[in-house]
Amino acid sequence: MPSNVEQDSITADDVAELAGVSRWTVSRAFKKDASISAKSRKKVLEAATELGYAPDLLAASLASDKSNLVALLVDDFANPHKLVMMERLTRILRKNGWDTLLVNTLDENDASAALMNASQRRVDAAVLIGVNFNDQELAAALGARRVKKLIVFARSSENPDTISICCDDRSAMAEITGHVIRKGYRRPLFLAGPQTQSAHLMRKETFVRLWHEANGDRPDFISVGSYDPALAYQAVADRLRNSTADARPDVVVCENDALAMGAVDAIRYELGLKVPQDIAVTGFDDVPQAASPHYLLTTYRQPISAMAEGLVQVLKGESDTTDLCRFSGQLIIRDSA
Amino acid sequence: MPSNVEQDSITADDVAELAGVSRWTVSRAFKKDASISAKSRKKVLEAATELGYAPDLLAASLASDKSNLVALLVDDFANPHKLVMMERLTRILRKNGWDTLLVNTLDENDASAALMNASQRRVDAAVLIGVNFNDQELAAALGARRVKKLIVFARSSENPDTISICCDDRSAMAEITGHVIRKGYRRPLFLAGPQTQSAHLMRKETFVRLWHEANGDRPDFISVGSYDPALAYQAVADRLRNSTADARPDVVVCENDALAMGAVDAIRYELGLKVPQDIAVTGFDDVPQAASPHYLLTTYRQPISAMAEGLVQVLKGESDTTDLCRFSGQLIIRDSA
DNA sequence: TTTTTTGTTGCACGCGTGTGCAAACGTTGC
DNA sequence: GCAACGTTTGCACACGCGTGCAACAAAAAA
Repeated sequence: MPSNVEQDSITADDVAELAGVSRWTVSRAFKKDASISAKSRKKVLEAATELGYAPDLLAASLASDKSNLVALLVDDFANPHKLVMMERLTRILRKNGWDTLLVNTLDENDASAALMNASQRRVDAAVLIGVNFNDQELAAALGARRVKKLIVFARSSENPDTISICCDDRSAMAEITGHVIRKGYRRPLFLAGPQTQSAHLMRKETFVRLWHEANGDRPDFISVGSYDPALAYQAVADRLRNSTADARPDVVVCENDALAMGAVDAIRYELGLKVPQDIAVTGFDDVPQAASPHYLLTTYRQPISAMAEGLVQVLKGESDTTDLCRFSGQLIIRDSA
Repeated sequence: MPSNVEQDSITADDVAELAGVSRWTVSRAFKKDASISAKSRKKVLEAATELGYAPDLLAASLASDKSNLVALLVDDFANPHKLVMMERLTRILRKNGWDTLLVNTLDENDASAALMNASQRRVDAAVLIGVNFNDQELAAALGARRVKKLIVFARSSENPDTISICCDDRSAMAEITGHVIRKGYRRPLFLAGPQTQSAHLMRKETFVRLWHEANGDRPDFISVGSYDPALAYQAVADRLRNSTADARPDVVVCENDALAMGAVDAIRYELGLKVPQDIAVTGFDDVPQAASPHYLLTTYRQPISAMAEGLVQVLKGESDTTDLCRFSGQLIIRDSA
């Protein structure tokens, strides 16, 4: 009965006493590759199990200056692909010993406040998987030693101080462009996301350039303020509502699936046209919904898991950081184009 | 040039020296409602700004036994509603001073390992927004003082030790049921999610009961292993593929939108039938996609933001914990039923 | 002016762990 | 049996800040 007497959290000292060793030996027992005999470790671990002890990660972080914490900054919750990325990243990070701090930067136009916040938790790295990140501010944050490592995930960055882990956008768009050309489409419209950020995706530019090289003309494009299917829907509807059949595009190439889904819906429900017969659509990311019979998007699947493993390498400091922007994914051809 | 000399992180001591006060006064300057004169606080804050100082939350947590950290346990990343919940929760928590630890429990069939993990970070609370949570294990985790507070969000729990913040499922389903009945549907099929958890939603039971009270018969139902549109698609397709027109249901009442979207797609693309003319569909959650012209789901919107504010009250300890399961949302009537 | 009250500040101690070093231990080879 | 070596263990110190209390100053009351 009195066994449960307001027992303050058990510490390594308690385990040490029970195991008959010093507190530091307890510490070693929980550390891989530590200098400790198998016998001692076994004793300690048994005592720890008996007491229900687990090392305090806060104290460990404070003492070691290594938190095993990664901040994930997200500002783009309308894009279903974020759910996929979060799932993969948290899973793979956790498997490798890192916990994830999810930071919503939706309300600030800069990520610096969020970075500051993360730095106060001594995160080992901040991973950006959003849109509204200003390279200058990021650099400033890094310069002030706010965070040890700044990683831009699934997006390239021109900033030399930030590490970027992403697909080779050029070859990815080349695959899409090639497919669009092979399919015989002649009047593409590019649907892009936010254009104001210095770290924005280069897919539009790449597509325009590749198309120009192949066909001589420069495709038209429109852009929306965020990767939100609803915004894409409006933009496409507004753009195409009054265009005649022979003036309208025959394919809408979208920066990602979030936009592509809005585009498909607009074409179908706002314009009453068929995809792909009247207007084809391509996406990027291969979100789960893209495979639904309703969309059947032709899209490009990034190797998120491999990229996440690359992130782990970076965190471990075992990375050359050179090939991190050369991941290559896979063109997924479905019915939409 | 030598200004950037390997400057180890500035601490409160540095600020204290520059401001000409003691370290503890610095500490007070950053604490609301602390006993400190306006003059001192100003001096300290200016010095802090000049040095770029920000309190170390790790050390603060260790010293105060309050981390301002909340663990968010998620095991259900196929459900787009999770994205909404994460956005709202992180936003509102952050606004109130809490950071969010995102824990993916997808790989374990129990949440206890994740809870253990969170407890090692001394989280102030663990918030569950998933499915596969076993009440017994949760209770055990609580009993072992693993986490201070265990909160089940948007889901009711029978466990007396866990705090549940959710809609009044009974009245919510009553609204949906009423709508379905008023619309004149006669042969409902309930599409439910996982049924094995002790903390699962009571929507199926509630619907069946209410329908039985009103019509005398007990509706049929099927269930799928997770809230995944693709699984719902398969389940509905398999169930209805060989049923004759007069034997098939005229409305599919779904436990949430994730399932409803799969149901709509199956009805349209697998069975070639029309929604709602041949078979109507209702959902729950009002995910963003539910409003798209493709689905136009009749559904029920939970007051997520208000519930998140309720969570903040719980964290602050300012809650009666009685009305936390009595939030009421709003029936959203669209074309699908 | 003296006393009381109120407001403000400084300090010893603790939070639970990691690091680097030195001492103790055990082993091998001659 | 001794030296030399590798392995294992203990320890002082540090990590950066909060709590509670005591000391202090300033303002209000006597």
